[in-house]
Amino acid sequence: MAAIKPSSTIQENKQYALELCPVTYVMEKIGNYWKPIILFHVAKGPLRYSEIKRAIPAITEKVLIQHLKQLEADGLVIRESKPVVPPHVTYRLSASGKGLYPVIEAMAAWAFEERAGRFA
Amino acid sequence: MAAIKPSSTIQENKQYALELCPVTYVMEKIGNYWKPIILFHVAKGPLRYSEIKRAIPAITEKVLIQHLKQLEADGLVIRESKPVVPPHVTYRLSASGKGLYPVIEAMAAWAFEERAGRFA
DNA sequence: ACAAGTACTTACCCTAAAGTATGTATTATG
DNA sequence: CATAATACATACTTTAGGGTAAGTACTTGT
Repeated sequence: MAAIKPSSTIQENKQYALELCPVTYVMEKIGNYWKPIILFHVAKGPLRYSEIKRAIPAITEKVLIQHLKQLEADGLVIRESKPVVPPHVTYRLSASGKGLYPVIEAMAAWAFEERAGRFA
Repeated sequence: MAAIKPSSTIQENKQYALELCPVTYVMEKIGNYWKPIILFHVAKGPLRYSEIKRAIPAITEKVLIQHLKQLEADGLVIRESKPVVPPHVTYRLSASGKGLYPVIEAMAAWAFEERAGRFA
């Protein structure tokens, strides 16, 4: 665990925002390049770790597992493992994570509109 | 402009994702801690630079202007300046930026639900 | 004459996040 | 006995983004 530098303005923002700005609250949990992408795929149903990896070829295993752990810690995804060999682990959205459906869907919808040049 | 390191997997992802994953497409444009926060405020109507700054006390001026320029370059916000002294510059959402309303609103909605413990 | 206000710019430093590479446990299978 | 498969872990390096501090131009107010 890296020590937190208290003078960082992004740290200040955490305090401010949790009170006043709803979007900042969200960014604290999924304000990262990979997290929404991961959530988008995990939303498709319980997926095994390896399936998620295959769905996002460009992500490295370190970064993937790191974010999965974080998302789990933040209560957005649920990890389930069967005690078999080779290991069998699945990830799915929690109730809270499912609450992000509208966000993810709105993103996907915007991407299609944008690519179709419908805003131009 | 910093040179791009082509071996970065996040760079690879840009190619892959623009074709296949709509969420990645979105992350290319607003996949950053501050951008959605800025958009959330700019959505409230044409705002002066200083008003945006005041709305997000924790952000530094460098980072704010940097992202505003980027958002403008990506066609999400529109900058308008009146040639007066002191300068008068306003920022507002473009059609494309307004297309992100649902995303921003869904985020805000989720934040309230989450804080209210409605997913717990 | 000096500070204040606006919307920036620029140079430099630092850190958090990402990337690279390799290793681990367990069992089945050839 | 070595290899494959799964789901990670860990040490180390690199980079992009963020933070700090100072400066610019032009005018109004004191």
